Amino acid sequence: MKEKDLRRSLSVLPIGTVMKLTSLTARQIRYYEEQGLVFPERNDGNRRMYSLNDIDVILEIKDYLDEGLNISKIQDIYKKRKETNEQNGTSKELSDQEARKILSDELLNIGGLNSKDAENNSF
DNA sequence: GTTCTCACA
DNA sequence: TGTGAGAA
Repeated sequence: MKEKDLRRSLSVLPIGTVMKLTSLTARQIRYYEEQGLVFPERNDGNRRMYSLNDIDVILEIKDYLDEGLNISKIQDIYKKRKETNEQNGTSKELSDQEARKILSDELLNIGGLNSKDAENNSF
């Protein structure tokens, strides 16, 4: 389903929508971008346009924050996740399950949570 | 009305 | 991280 993946990567959401969807302030959302956690496009004017993909990432960031991680650690996690993605030469795209596996693994490493806890979403 | 940047507490 | 100022 690449079509779906493309669609979810289309940045069409203004920060206001993201705020509602993530329950975060514009300040935080912009800050996370500054920290290289999300990469919104800058289409019209100078406005950030977020994709559904970004929403997902931000939601995950929020989750990590809830686990008591700081931005620096989250940056590290995402960096590692990206590396793992590229490292998988067999398939260009990693399945959602794989990505979540990696994330959960990271959570286990620092939070010491149960795998079952790490797998479910907060939403 | 909404978002942007910069700066200060 | 919140908030306010000034501009687009």
